[in-house]
Amino acid sequence: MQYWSKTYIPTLRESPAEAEIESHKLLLRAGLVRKIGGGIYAFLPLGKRVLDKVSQICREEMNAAGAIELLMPAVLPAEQWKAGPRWNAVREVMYSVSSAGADAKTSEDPQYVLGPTHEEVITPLIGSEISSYRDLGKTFYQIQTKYRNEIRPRYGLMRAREFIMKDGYSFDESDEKAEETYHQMAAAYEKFFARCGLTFISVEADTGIMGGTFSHEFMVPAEVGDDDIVYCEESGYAANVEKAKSGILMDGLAVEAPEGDLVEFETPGATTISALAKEPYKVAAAKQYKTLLYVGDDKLFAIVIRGCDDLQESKLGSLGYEFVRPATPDEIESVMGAKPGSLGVVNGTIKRRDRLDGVFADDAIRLIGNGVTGANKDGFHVKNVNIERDLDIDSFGDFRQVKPGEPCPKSGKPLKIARAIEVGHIFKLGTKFSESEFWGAKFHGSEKQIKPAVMGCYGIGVSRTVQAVIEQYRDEWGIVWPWSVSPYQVIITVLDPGMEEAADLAEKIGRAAESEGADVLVDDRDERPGVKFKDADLIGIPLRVTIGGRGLKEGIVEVKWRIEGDVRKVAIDRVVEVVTSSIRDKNSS
RNA sequence: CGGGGCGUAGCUUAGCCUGGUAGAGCGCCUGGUUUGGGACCAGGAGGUCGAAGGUUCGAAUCCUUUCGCCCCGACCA
Repeated sequence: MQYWSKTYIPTLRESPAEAEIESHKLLLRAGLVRKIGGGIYAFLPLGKRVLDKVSQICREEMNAAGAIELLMPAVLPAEQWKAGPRWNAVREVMYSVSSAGADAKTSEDPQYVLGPTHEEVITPLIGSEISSYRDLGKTFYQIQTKYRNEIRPRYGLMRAREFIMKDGYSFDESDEKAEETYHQMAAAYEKFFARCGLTFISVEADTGIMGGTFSHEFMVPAEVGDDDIVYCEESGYAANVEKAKSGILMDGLAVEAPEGDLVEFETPGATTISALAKEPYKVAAAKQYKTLLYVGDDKLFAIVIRGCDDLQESKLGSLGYEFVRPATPDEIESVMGAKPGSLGVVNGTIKRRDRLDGVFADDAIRLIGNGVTGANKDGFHVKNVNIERDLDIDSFGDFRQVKPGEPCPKSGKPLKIARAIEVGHIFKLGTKFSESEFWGAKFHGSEKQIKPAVMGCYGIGVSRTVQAVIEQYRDEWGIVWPWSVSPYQVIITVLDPGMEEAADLAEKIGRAAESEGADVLVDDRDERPGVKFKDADLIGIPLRVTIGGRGLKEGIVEVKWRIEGDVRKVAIDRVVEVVTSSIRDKNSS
């Protein structure tokens, strides 16, 4: 039982200017966190309690799924990362640390880094321990502060430079077992987010720099989310837009026969899809082949998509390059022979085809027959272009971004798109890390051969989850905590704290509530009732018991749920029972 | 890193354009009156106007530089 006067809950009537979105404002107003620097926050006592609740639920679900908790350091030797498979890709998000002294390394060549995640640490750690397949089938996890030099921290805890994450790593002897573990973890994640009260959806996701074979993200739908998810209510299909496919190709491929030979025509000044779609050319965007040039690991390659489509850059990851960036106009002209706006991949028109590492086309261009594309000659395009006959394409793939309303690849019904907050992400990693020759995790298999462990990794943004809950549970008055993660379940608002009878009753009710497992906050401040009610609503405690001098005279106290408007008057001799049974109901549901 | 915006008391802000000794509300302290949804009266404390440099008799205000923060884009739990 905590007394408000003894703890520290600095509520604010107005929102600090630094906060833009509601959940961030409430984090500050309810006295849960304070900003220390950009993307760096201190958890005040109330915020720490929520963090602990969420962490504890996470711990329980991880343990229930058979995972084992450990704790790794956050300060890590840079050497270990340099030996890993993704040093170049991750170093820009890592903070470097150098020890003081004459031989301290510069940030160009750091001696230590702060851990943004721990594959590079746990793989050699476990790898050096495990030598037999009999020791595999283990999943380790930790709940720890992570450091990422976010390019742009924002929205409070939503994207912070320092944040709390549950990260887990599984080691299995075979692909099948790894997949089983993956599904177990996915199930544990569902339980965890459900227990936090969140409405969420799990979606197929891009693996990004993590690599690996497949992955799912756990998304909380919210206007303020950073991600777009594509989903179909009919079939249950759901994917991050970075990964999502649509069923437009089910409509069929182009069947038009070539209408005639290729014809080059003059298009002075028309260097965009929309310019060609207008007079005098009138070529629909869906009939144009759009050619984009990218550089992957210093090699140029071309991507061809429909004029009406947008490239989804994440999908370029399937091409196997480590770094991908758009080519510069100079690079483009030197290889293609024309500036952007007149590019195409018609046979024989590319100036230096030998310098193109590849020409990749989106599957959807198969819907185009007798289309138009650039002639690789500034101010000229070509018409009657047909894929089989005319285009110099190495391979096809899925590179376009899905648009809302397109058919679901499973049901054919229109796809929807929504913003969401990513609160969890699980990956089946495979052997990307474990097969490292420097520090992999290899073991003796049952058939005497040495094999790398098949890994998975599983992340939950714990501090982000706290904010996602607020984003989902709030009203015009403040936070409306779900029972499970509320910093306190019961608040006893004592309107006349100086009155001995009131104070005694508060203690009696509080003790009874605690004995049922609830956390109790007693507002014993010498404040006016209005202030106390406003604060109780703001910090969002689910169950409020109000003890006032007026009620005591009538022999009653009031019981009110935060989510409801109704106040229940309860006789003093029944209040303990009412409160304890309410708590029992909540705890058992 | 590109584009935009903002830095004035613990919080919200006025003043800046058109230079002339910094103002309010909330919060805080003291006293009093109050006491069921952010009370009222009286008194009080609290500001190197983000920092540095410049222009000027004089700079919160004009100029330059710099730092910090927020928002939009690419990145992520």
